[in-house]
Amino acid sequence: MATRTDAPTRREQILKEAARLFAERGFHGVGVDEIGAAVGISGPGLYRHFAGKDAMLAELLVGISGQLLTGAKRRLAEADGGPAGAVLDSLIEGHIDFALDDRPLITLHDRELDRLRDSDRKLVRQLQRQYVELWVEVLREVYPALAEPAARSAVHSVFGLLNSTPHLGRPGSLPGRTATAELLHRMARGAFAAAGGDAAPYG
Amino acid sequence: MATRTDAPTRREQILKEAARLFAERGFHGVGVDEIGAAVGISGPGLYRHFAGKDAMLAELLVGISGQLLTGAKRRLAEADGGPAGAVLDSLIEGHIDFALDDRPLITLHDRELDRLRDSDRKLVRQLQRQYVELWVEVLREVYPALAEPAARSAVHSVFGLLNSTPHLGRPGSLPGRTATAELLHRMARGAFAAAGGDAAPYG
DNA sequence: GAAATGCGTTAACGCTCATTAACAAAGGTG
DNA sequence: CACCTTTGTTAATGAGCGTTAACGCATTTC
Repeated sequence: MATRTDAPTRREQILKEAARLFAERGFHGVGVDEIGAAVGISGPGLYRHFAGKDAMLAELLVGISGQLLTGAKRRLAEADGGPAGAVLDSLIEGHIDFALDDRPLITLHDRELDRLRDSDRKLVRQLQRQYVELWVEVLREVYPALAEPAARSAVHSVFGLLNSTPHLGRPGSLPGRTATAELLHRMARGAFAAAGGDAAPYG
Repeated sequence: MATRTDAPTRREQILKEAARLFAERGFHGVGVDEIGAAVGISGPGLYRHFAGKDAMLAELLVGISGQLLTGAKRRLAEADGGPAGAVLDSLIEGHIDFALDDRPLITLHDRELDRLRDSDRKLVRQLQRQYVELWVEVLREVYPALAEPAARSAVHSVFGLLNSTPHLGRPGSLPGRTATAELLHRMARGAFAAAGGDAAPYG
């Protein structure tokens, strides 16, 4: 992977701050002046970099969905041929990394989708659907007894579990990133196993 | 339980429709005229029943949190003395019922909290905290090896899992309410078991 | 060195939208 | 019947906010 050492461009600064603010107070709850102030320029100055407020949200949401899907495809290709369980583990790991590193984006992802123009929304939904289907296929390889509708529900539910990171308190009240990632991973596996039919008795 | 047979009061109609609309398009995305139209009156007519738009949201959110907490306390009292696993099952069942029956409220619950006046927000957060702590205590009874921070994270994550119902598609694409409830219940148990230290191997 | 371009600024416009004012009709109550 | 309360209505108000206009100033480019 190529690590960038150059300074972030102004566009990137804006997107990052906009994501944070949108996640904190919602798309409608944030004014362009605020976004501008967060990067040290005035509200209307943003229009040199984006067509409008909507455009920022669109770029963020399309970017998120695309990034998730691309990462998943890569992991699938890398681990192909290996045991299906390992592929599922890899998918889980990737999603957790994203959820822990980009909490604001995770929040936006299922909160502000409706605010998009039709075409953008369709694109995002399509990317999301592909991402889900990819998980469903891997999951059903691991648990062949699982019917497709149940598998899809299970995948959505595990996304809910993994995307709970924004509710986990600020990073500091957490037992450390590694421990949190491991806990989430174990829980996701446990949830899938239970959905797949394995007994999960108490005690 | 007393089942009401009388017609819903106008206040209740308004709250129900407001909840649905807020969940669909967000607090700021819905106008008072729309809420009014949904119950057959005009926008300003709402002010005969509520002090303002904010008041509707506040009453909804406080109501949700209170309802969840009250229900959990009742279940705890009913099942007290029995095995801790059964109490946990009862809590899960209650939360699932709520998540499946009142999807819009579940959505609002963690989406629009910041829009509240300080006092209301504090109240809601306090109710939420009590609800979480109640789960944490029961969970640690079932899995004594689980440290408190991990238990709290696990509870939040399972809430994420159970609250994923709004993403599960309209009731119709689902394999039926009962089956969905059972699936969610099994997954929640499996996730807790995995968090608690039980092995959850693949295959 | 002049012109174009990139990146800001502040002021003004226009629209949306919550809220309030002013008024009306129905129904109970003395 | 007269009166008050309840529950509406439509019109007006006023604030907030996204967007555009008009302008300034480095920096690059020919």
